[in-house]
Amino acid sequence: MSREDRQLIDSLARGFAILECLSRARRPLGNGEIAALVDLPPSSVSRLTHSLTVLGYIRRSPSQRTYELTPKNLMLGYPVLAGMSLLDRVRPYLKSISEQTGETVTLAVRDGLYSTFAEVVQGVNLVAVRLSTGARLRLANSASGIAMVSALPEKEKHTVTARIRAEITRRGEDLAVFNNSLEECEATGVAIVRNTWQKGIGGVAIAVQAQGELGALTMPVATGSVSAEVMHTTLASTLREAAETISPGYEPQTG
Amino acid sequence: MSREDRQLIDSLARGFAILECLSRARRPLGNGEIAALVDLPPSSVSRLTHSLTVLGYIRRSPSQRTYELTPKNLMLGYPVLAGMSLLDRVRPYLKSISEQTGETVTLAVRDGLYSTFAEVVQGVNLVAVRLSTGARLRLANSASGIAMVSALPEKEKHTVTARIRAEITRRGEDLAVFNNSLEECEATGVAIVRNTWQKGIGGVAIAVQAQGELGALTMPVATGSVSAEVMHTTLASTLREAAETISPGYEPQTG
DNA sequence: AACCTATTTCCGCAGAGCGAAAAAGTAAGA
DNA sequence: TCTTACTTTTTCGCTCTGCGGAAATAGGTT
Repeated sequence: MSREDRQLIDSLARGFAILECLSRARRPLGNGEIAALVDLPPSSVSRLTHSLTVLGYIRRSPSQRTYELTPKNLMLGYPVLAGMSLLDRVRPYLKSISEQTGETVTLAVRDGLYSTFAEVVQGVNLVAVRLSTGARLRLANSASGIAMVSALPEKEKHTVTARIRAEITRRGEDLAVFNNSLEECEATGVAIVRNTWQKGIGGVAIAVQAQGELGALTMPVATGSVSAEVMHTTLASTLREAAETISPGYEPQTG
Repeated sequence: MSREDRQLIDSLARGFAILECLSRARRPLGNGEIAALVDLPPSSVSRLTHSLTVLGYIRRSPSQRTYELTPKNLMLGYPVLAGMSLLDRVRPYLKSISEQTGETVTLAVRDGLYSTFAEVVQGVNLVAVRLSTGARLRLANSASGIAMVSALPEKEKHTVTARIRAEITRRGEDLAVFNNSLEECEATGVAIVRNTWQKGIGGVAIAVQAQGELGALTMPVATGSVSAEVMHTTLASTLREAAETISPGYEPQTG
């Protein structure tokens, strides 16, 4: 966080740094671990975790002396979900596609340079990807991200792709992956990535829009059992059909 | 918030007061509205909303000069949902009960003196209650709350009911409603309330447990079209059957 | 252009929050 | 049981962060 912004309240940022640290962790964390991960002194972390506990956003297991997020955190997401008309429109399709394919099917929405999953219908296939509402990926390397970027109005697309490319460059990653995926999506209407954000996982996604809201109908798949060919053919077709009904007249092919 | 706690970081609490204010609002709010609702000076609110915007948790519509929560808020709920074994176990039942009844079916979990909805399968009935993940009700007057309270271990139940009764008393509400509902739930295993937290809405709920996690399988219903008798008979039976499978050998009747 | 309202920025100031150090808590090993 | 090592919490001196009133700016209406 930049110290140039005199109006940014530092202690608020610190509190959120801790919440975000816990949201990325695979298990509850102790104060010392949090302190190391967010690079703050242990006494400061102790006070911050105490405050977050009093406020109800984290709870502590006294026996383990570790902290984890509470269900209260779901509360802040409620109005986001409740107010999302697109979600109501897309929900039946999430269900039917998942039943038809056995795969996990999701609606993702854009959130700055991230793609956040708003609703997830868990697939019943043995190797269907396990995912939950609130999971978040970078636009840069996720199928949902690329699908949404390709569907932005030209002006905004230009701005957003520039920011994405700057981020990729800053991280020392390969620009060609993003560029190729975006190009292919613009040609076919469907974004497909494999093993970009996690080994063994890929995604097929198509942009959908309703009432001014843009999202991506997405199927995350296990690349070990779902071939690139199936992604490009069967799954892509399934998504195209659904998108055609969800956003009639909306032409996702802008390439 | 109590000023006796010297270790509570005030500006953190202020930030969350604003987020919670926005989570309760039915529409985006301007700075002045927020300032009035959280009882802070407008200049303080301006700086807080600016900070929350930079951190990504709210966004501003420049034309309306109003703020609303972003999808990033879903991120903090992700590990709560992803780590919930009970949810995986209950999910198929949410689906099948909703298909069978046409009603909205949910899994609620306890969160202090609140019941928070972790997953919601939206019903297709014309008057099925609309609800989303993250919705939150008081234990005191919700079916899910009462079901969970009745299933707590004796010692904890005693503590929690005392806190609930103190809250009810402090708010000047009628203790008899809570007492009667809890008593009935302990006798029948199913908690039923009508029009307690919102006119026109009621709930039927039963406690479920798996791997040490306690929750409530819940059906919120429109009281204008679903009679008390149907709640007590058909819906209650449906929930009992499901609970018997979800938590085999777990005896919710402790009365 | 004038007026009104809402919001943001500025800035003096004091106390809120910082972090190092001390104190307390906890677990493991002898 | 005692000792040691490690983790966490609390204390407290200090400074600079965040506060809020006032001034400036922004935006809409007449």
